[in-house]
Amino acid sequence: MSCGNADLLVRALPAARRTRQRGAVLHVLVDCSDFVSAQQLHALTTADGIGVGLTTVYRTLRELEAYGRVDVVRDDAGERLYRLRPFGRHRHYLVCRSCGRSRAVDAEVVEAWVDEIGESAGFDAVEHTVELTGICATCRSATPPLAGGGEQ
Amino acid sequence: MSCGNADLLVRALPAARRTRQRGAVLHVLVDCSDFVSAQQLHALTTADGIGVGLTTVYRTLRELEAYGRVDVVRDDAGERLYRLRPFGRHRHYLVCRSCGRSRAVDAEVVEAWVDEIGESAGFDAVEHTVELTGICATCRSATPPLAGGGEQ
DNA sequence: AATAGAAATGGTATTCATTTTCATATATGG
DNA sequence: CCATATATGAAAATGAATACCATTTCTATT
Ligand SMILES: [Mn+2]
Ligand SMILES: [Mn+2]
Ligand SMILES: [Zn+2]
Ligand SMILES: [Zn+2]
Repeated sequence: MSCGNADLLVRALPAARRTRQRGAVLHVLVDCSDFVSAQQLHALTTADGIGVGLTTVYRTLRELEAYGRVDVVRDDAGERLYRLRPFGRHRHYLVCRSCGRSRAVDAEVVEAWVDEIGESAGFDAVEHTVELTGICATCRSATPPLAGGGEQ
Repeated sequence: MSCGNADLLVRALPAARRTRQRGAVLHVLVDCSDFVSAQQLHALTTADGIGVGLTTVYRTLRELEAYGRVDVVRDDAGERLYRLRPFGRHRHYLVCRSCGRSRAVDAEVVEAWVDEIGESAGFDAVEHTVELTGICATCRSATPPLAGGGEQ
């Protein structure tokens, strides 16, 4: 799906060169509607026949992150998951802990709150992480309730 | 500082037994005004002469987390940092990326936002992570500006 | 097209937080 | 004191992320 899309992204990176590998990572990333890990991307490019070294996958992701082209979250195990950032501005997501599907949420309220907090505390260069997880309606109706719990 | 405080916490945990080790971890934790890692806690108990196994440190922290007695953030490297939760209800923090000092911030706005998002999306058991980092006033005036950047 | 130099690649080794295992120690109720 | 469920911790395993560095590949220039 969408070949020109990945090309645009390659161009958006500061890297001096357009390589087959970087293109492959971006191409796979464009096709992923949800968050994926570096390891998954590595496996996906391999499955596509376009082998890309794990090192390069990490490098490309780090670069994408540094230039604000992806949103990043961490799963329960702490693994980083990446997703292309739709329109320049970053987004926040509500992710289902059961099936992994995510949806972007409107976080204007939070963005404003962050600005105000930073300002009133006299902090510079304030960055923020906001992650929401839950159980989506589909998964709830498909899964028997489990005991325990603890989060307040 | 404050001996009874740690005792109270030991009692608050569901564990069946009060052990020297768990007490030691809690005791050190009470003395930490800022976020600390499991590794640091391990080193601190060792320095205190009360050697506690790394495994036990991790176990105790996991338990504290499960029962909502600590707030958890991740540093840039992804390492988990723990801090005792002041009054039952969890808090969010603004952490200085330079000196590590943190201050709790008022996040009622965000809590309300989270509830609303979860509800309107039809998600159950919504959990959230909100982390703010920046450069505090003290560090700013003490540090020469660095080039680059990227976060938008 | 050939060339040179800079940048990118990727296999391998390494790091390091966290988890698992399991044999041993200990807390606690009776 | 005893029995035993529970807790401990040394050692090994795990696994994501990074460092190293010899080799390959762009790309501007001649
Ligand atoms: Mn935001
Ligand atoms: Mn909150
Ligand atoms: Zn789901
Ligand atoms: Zn500071």
